[in-house]
Amino acid sequence: MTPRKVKTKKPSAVMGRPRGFDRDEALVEAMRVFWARGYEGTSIQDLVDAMGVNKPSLYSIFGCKEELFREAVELYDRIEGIHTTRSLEDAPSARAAVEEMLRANARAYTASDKPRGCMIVLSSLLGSPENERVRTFLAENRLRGERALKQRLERGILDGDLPASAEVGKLAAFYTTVLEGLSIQSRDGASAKKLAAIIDAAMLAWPT
Amino acid sequence: MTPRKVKTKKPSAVMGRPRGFDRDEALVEAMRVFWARGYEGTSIQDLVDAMGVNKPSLYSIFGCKEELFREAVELYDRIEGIHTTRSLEDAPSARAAVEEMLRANARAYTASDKPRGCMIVLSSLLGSPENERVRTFLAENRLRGERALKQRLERGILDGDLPASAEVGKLAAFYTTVLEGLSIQSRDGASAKKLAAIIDAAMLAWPT
DNA sequence: AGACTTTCTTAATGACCGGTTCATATGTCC
DNA sequence: GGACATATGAACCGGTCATTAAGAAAGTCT
Repeated sequence: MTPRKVKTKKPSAVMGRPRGFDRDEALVEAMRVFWARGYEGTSIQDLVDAMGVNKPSLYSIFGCKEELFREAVELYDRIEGIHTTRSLEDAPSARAAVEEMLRANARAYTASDKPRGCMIVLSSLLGSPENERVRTFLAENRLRGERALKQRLERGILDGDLPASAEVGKLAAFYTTVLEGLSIQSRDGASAKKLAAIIDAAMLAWPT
Repeated sequence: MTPRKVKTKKPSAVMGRPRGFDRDEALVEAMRVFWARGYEGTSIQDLVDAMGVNKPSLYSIFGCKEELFREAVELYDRIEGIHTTRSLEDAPSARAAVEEMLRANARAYTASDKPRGCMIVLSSLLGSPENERVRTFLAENRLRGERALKQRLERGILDGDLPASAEVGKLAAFYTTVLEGLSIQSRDGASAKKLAAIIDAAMLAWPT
């Protein structure tokens, strides 16, 4: 019963026909398409064209459309989310953290070489019921961002640069709302200058 | 050549088989479906099911999908936009106008008998290139809202309840951004209480 | 060289897309 | 009772959707 030699099916990266594309580069292109057109607005054919990957390879390597999208969102988090992460971590005070987070994102939202606005905010807000899971996936991501912001504010209280009476949950919700609104303003053609003015106004709400 | 009697083709509303539905009621249902699922997320079949109208009638009466959507948006403007319009018109000061506009919309966004958030903000932000016109149609609507808000602020200066030094364009952009962000917060499950807290914070940015 | 492994091309799947055709049903007018 | 006008139901149009099956191509292994 036990065969003499069992071929362990460990997939070899060196044998077989070499693939004609780089996985990481292809994923970057997928991210950009999803970012520009949204989840439901992007067809597999759009992805095939942009990624330079044929359809069967796309499916064998990335699974289905939804899995590819989730990977694209994770990549987006790593590449673009760094602005937020670094601002929150590096700033010397809670106030500076929030302001720099907003300004760094506003700069990214209006960069000329990228789709406008935030992929996580824009790429699937409404849609058909069969894609509900994708929307909740993104919503959870947004809520995580709001929690991270709240935690940074709590640190501000501990550090003594934010009054202990400050309502951190309220503040986190407000600045998250502003950040999300900035994505829509970006989509509507707002200039970097206009976004900066909006942030100016938003910072006036900081507790004294 | 000239016939004795030329039948003038004025379509009669009384002759022929009477339609089995009310046009206005059907349009309300179409609005709700587009509001809940967005433009691209709504199929003609979804509309047929919700409106109680068969497909040929839908096309003969409302044109194509895009025309129906535009009519649905106009209806939304009349039904739901009234909150904004009335707040801006009736409030005794610019500040009260902005605050009441935000609070009225926040109430509407979290009403249990309606889809959450604003149809004009949410129903088509990203999508395939062929529906670009729909997105610009909505973007123009949003920009009109921001202009209307700016005009109300200018009136506040004339009325003397807003300092002449106030930057009305900046303020209008800021409060529009907050309003748009509230739609996303609503979609993410924010309670009426949470939206109210966000508005509390936003009003702290009012110029003194 | 030939066995083996992986990716490639090609084409197909069944379901659904927005939109239309056409015969039939249901009403008013003369 | 027709003739006429409008609405309805069902079936259909070409096209696209996401996904996959089958076999040819292009490498490394022994």
